[in-house]
Amino acid sequence: MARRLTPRGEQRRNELMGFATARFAANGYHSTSVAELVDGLGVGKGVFYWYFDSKEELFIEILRDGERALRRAQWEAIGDESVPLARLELAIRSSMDWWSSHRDLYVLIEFARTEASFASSIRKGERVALADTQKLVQEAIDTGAIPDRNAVVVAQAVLGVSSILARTQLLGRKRPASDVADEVIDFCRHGLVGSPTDGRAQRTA
Amino acid sequence: MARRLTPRGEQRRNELMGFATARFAANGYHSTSVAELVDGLGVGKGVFYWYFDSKEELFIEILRDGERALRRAQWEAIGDESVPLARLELAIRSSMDWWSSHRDLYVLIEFARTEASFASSIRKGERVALADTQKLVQEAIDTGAIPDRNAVVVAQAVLGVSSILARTQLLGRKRPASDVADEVIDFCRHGLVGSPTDGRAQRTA
Amino acid sequence: MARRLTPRGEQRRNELMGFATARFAANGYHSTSVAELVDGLGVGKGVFYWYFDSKEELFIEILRDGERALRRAQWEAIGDESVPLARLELAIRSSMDWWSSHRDLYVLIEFARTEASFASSIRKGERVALADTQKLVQEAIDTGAIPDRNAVVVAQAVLGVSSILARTQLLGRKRPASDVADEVIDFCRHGLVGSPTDGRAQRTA
Amino acid sequence: MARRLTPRGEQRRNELMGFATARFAANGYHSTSVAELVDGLGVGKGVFYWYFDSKEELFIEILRDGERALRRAQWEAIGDESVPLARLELAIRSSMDWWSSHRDLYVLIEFARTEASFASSIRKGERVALADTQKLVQEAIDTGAIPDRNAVVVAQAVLGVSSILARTQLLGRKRPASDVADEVIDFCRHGLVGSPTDGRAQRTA
DNA sequence: CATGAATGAGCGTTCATTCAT
DNA sequence: CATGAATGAACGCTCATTCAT
Repeated sequence: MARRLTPRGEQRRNELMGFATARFAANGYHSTSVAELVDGLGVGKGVFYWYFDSKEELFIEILRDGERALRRAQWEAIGDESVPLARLELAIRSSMDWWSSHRDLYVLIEFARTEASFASSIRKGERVALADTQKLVQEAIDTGAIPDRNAVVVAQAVLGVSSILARTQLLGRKRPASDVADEVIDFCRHGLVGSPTDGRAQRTA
Repeated sequence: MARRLTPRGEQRRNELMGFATARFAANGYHSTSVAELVDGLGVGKGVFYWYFDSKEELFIEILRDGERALRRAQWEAIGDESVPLARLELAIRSSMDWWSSHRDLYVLIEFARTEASFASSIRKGERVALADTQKLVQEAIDTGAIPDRNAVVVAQAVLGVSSILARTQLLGRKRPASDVADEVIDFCRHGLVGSPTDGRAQRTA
Repeated sequence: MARRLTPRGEQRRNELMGFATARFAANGYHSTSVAELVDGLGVGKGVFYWYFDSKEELFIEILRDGERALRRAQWEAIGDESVPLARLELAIRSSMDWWSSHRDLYVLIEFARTEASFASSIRKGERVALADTQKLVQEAIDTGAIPDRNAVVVAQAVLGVSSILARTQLLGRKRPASDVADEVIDFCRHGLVGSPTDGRAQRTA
Repeated sequence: MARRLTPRGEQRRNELMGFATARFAANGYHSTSVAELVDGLGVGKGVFYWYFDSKEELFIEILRDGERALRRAQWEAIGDESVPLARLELAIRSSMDWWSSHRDLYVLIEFARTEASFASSIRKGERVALADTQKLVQEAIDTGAIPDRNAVVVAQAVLGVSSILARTQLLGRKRPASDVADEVIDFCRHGLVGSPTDGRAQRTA
């Protein structure tokens, strides 16, 4: 699309994206019709197609916006921290924070992964997230903070733990982001058999 | 439904479920029409509605069958092994094996989780899987094999690592199930900072 | 589409084509909605798409059926007549007869020529008609019945005269096919300045 | 509409008509949206509706302008030639010239004839063209240059030959207007069996 | 004069489900 | 048991036209 928009147009577009995000997350992408979106905002159908080429394009835009925002949040959280493991930890904490205030996006991404039309969009985002995590892991390996491993696989494992605890504990049980982050970090650090000496106190080490 | 079926009917039903599993996994549930299913098998539409009340019911049956089969495979794999950590490891290995030969099911479950109509079906299966894993973890805690933790959270973390490496390494990269299982177990045992002494050789310890 | 149809299905399909031909001719292709067609026959919308892939496909089928039928009528009319000019004349007469009882088709073909989506369908029919006519002209040239000319151009001119008089006299003024055929043949034989000798061709003078 | 326009307004209107003519001819009237027209000229929608009441009105204006221009070209070509048959020939030649440099209009007129909303506009133009041709034919009959015939029918036949050769040879094969005009005139003079005496008319033999 | 956001009726098409045969 | 024709609500989308700015 890439239409040049007036400020008012920009606002309308954001309104549409926000409302759609909520409806898609609550009702599902397929079960949410364009009619439902425009009716919900009290505008005509044409409005939708003035701002988006299709329902699919809207969804992809939502995804892209979300992925960008999460990544930005992570970079800002890491800031100028220089200790590799601490950087990884900050990244994990910031994503938990971000997901806890963007629950809808989590749902949408999970869905998008199951739909061929969104696969390419999703794969791209996943590659970026993996590359970011892998880099943090590799730094830790290079400085000897963690034993030498396959950084890709380890990065994926970290993302897996984050992802499932975000889903079950954060979104499902609505527990505080920082508590869940503690658990993710604890498990990622020591696994099952490792012996955390004092758990929490160690967490920013 | 729960219709009493002749042996031939039973076979027809299985044919339908098998074909549907493949089509749903390849094309998506929504994009696969009932017409496509019956045409693909060269039968009339009536056949479908003789064996299933609806497309939705068919999908739920597929899910239930799959979950049952996976669970059975795990119990058989654990057998009469009595060391808690070894039991957990056998469970992980057997699920990797199972997913590697039931890739379609993995795809279907990921999708089902995103669809309100299948949520209850999925939640039930997940609760069972979690309870099973949690029990294995708790046994390990009770025998002192692993430090005392929140067994639920830890069990979820284990499932998360399994799940994501199954998706990326097993389904995505089509690597051997046993290699991926090694990686899952390694990460789950020691996390990032733990020091595996020789990895592979340890794996049945 | 090419669905295998039961006799009843065949009948339905014909009903749809017949009704659509009439509506398209009367109201225009674009102004006639699929809804209008199925409502007019008192059936559900699905019926239409059971028999045709799209509105466009239906139209193309109508065209093809018509072209085939006209061509068959011409071949039957020519029969075993062996004098070249007489063969050409029989072809002209039979097309006039055919158009006079298939006025709708004439309208549809004129429209189809103006629409990119039907162009290929139409061009094919026109090539066939031109080739047929050209062959008849060439035979007449070969036997010396008419002077040597560019058979293609002459064939096109004959078709042009036929076409315009069919449109204006036959369809517009609803004059008898045989009268219009006389005029076409008269003009094609002698042009403007030639002096028709036989009574038949002169009768509208 | 009939708005009084400033010179700049007049230019804008012509720009719109010219662009629309090209787009309609290339893409079809129905497939060319008002949005496409104004976007193509880089102006807003308001501009369009300032100069034209509707898309339909624009099209009718294009038609009328074209018909007027063709007629003017013919009258100028005939000039003060006094021999009836020569006048007819000049008219034919000039229309071929005109169509060869206004191919878009030809396409538009063919389309307009198939659309009820433009029928009246087209019929009027055709009546004028027929009347003009008929008058030329009648003059030739009156002076004995051609045998007595039904001038209307003969005029239509002449228009038919002109029309189809314009379409197939001029627009389709892009041959020179004068060559095609020769063929039209040749066929109209002598028909199929007549024997053309002069060299010019024979040149495509 | 000009912009471009907004309207909304209407379109072609899909598809889970039903049911006469 | 099985067929396949039929249903019809619902969908994504288009576009000529209007009008506040």
